[in-house]
Amino acid sequence: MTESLSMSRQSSEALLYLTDEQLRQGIEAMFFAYRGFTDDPDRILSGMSYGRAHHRAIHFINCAPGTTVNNLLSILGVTKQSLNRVLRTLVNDGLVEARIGQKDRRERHLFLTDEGAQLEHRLSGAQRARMRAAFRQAGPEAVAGFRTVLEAMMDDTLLHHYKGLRDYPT
Amino acid sequence: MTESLSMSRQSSEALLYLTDEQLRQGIEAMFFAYRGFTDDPDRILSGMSYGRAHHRAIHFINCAPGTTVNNLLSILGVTKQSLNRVLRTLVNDGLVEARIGQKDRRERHLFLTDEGAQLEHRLSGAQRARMRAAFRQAGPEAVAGFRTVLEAMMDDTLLHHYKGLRDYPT
DNA sequence: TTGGAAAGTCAACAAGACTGACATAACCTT
DNA sequence: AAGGTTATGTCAGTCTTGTTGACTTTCCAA
Repeated sequence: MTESLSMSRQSSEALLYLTDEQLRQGIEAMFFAYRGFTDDPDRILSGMSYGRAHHRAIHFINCAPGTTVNNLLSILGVTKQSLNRVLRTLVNDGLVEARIGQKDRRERHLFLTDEGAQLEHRLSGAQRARMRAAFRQAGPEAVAGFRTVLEAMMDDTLLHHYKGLRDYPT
Repeated sequence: MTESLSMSRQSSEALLYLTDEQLRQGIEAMFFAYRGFTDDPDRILSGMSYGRAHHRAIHFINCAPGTTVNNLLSILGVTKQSLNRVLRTLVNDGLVEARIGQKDRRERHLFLTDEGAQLEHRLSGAQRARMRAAFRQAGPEAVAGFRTVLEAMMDDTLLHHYKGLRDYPT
């Protein structure tokens, strides 16, 4: 009964999933899921004198060790003043090391110290645990769809950063 | 060296999509996609004296007209003082109407004015356009997977809000 | 009827984004 | 060698949006 009904709806409407109501649900799913996504690291960081900005910096330095300040800037999409405030505290606290470039001595190449790597691991561990649970619960096909939609939602610039961080099998 | 190491890890794990690398990509996909997701409304709002917080309030008042401040509070997950600042400007500017409750005179029931509904439409129009393009590009199966994963990523509390806003066919 | 709980408001503060101006050092082209 | 550009760092000030604390009004139950 319900099956035939949903069948007829699907066949009568070519693109059922593109109604405004479906789109609204997609929008709200993004809103709520992003909250869940950032919750765990935020909770860990709230104890220390760090915030989400520090987490982001640590995450991408970990992904791309030796990256320059400028590169990090374009990935994070913030101003250098904003990033610098964060980076300064991380360097002062001994979580990040900024080495002067060999080839171009104007550049600073960023690395996590052991202590920085430890914090990164705690933060991403919490986030990965949630992601892993969600992926496991949803199944491989859903995960593939999840990534396809998310990539389609990015700007080309963002997509470029996303794909550029590592080689990424399409 | 590193290659053979990662290969051995891949072959030893039955669930390929749950490797740390796959999870990391999921995390970054969320980060970049959320940026794309909020970009358009942010750009529209940056001209006015409003921000993302106003957008969120307007969105959920539109979804659930007559909602109380308290209810909105628990949906948005901020303090009442924080929401109140936003709400005050919206009421003063004539975008939102706050009617004193008939039954309980402590409560304020929130509605969009015509002008508020107009702004809501501009904002959600931009967001829906991007979502629609992404959905269309990704295809129906991917969209289903996208939503499945996002729902699995929410806290139960958030999921409750998400599902509670309207009846939502599982 | 009185005291506690709940809804909402006002004030002050902090994090983290922004702009603008400026400094320094290193690179690069002429 | 000189001058312009690039990469980075810094100071000052503003804006949005989150926080806590203190307060009023209203409701409800002992």
